[in-house]
Amino acid sequence: MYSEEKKQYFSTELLGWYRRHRRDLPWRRSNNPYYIWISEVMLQQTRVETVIPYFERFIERFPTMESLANAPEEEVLKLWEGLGYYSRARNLQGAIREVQERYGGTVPDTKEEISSLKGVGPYTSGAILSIAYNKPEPAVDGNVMRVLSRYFLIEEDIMKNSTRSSMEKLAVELIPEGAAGEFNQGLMELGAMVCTPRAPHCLTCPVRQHCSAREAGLEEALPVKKKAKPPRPEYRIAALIEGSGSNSGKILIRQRPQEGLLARMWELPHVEVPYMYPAAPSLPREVPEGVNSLVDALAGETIGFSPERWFMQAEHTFSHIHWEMQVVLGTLERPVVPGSRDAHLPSHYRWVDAASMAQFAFPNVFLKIINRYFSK
DNA sequence: AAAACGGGGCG
DNA sequence: CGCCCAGTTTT
Repeated sequence: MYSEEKKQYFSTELLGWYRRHRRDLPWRRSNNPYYIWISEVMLQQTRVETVIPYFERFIERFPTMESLANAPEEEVLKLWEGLGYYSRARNLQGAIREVQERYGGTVPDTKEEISSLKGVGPYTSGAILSIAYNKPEPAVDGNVMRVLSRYFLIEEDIMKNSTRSSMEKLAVELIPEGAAGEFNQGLMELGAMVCTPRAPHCLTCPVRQHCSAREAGLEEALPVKKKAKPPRPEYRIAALIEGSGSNSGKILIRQRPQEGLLARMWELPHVEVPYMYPAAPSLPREVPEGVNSLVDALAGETIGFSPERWFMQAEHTFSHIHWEMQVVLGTLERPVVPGSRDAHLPSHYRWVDAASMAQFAFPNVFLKIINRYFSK
């Protein structure tokens, strides 16, 4: 397919460049498969700079696979709070538990075994095998596909599985003897630092002399990637319910369902509405029209919500959904009498203050709202 | 093959 | 504000 000379040049130059320019990252200080694994999962769809503090906190709290396996899931989620894609955290812990039980506490070193673990796909398995065990397996992520598509002028849509598959085949052929881990990291490092999505730094690129996209002036046009569909809008109204009596200074939160979006995380009680009600910018702030559906929904959970005033508007974009949310401040209709506290509260509800928030993992959108409330 | 699944940084 | 990111699982 491609000439041996073109491939040989690429491998040699890239490996040399990586050895000179590699960043000193926390997970590059050992080849501990467990640490490599954590870093690779955190790095899925997430930038290095974002991951660093999370990684440090995570291995400090869970230095061994045993410590992670034995931890309560809520604590793992709390340490993951803000990183997103929370199924990564749940899958990681589940997979570590399986390693404890099925593999005697040793991360397996074969493609088949490691790929069978939850949350470990083609990229992560290759990354762990090459970086931790120096096995000549491909680790093809977005960076690698960008680099290869440019250097070899590959114009296939990188969103297609067939494209990733053919790039894995190519990537294996490029791995220098005995240097799989360094080479794969070098490939990703080049994509992150030099062969960037926009305005690539071709002048400092170690392989620019034989880069086909550069020769053709197509480096900015590659890789070819089909556009994703825009996120669909969703409109929601949330309740910021202030406690009274023994719950004075606290607000009411609830846990999300076991499955689906943001599974088992905590949130403000809220409801989806068919369209966005006006924020009522007049003074004083009026309660958004249609807040009745929120009151009705909460009544269905035995929560008597008495709305008082508009609090704020919040927006949040997921990869596939755009939330527009109005937050309404209010109280419980029937103040809870001391002694029978929480008697009518469903089990997935809790009263929290600023301090006890730390025990619950929230998606960022709710964290922002609640933090603003408590800092007022 | 397409959709679900978070969040942040950058030009 | 659009684009992109060290992807995997489910449908």
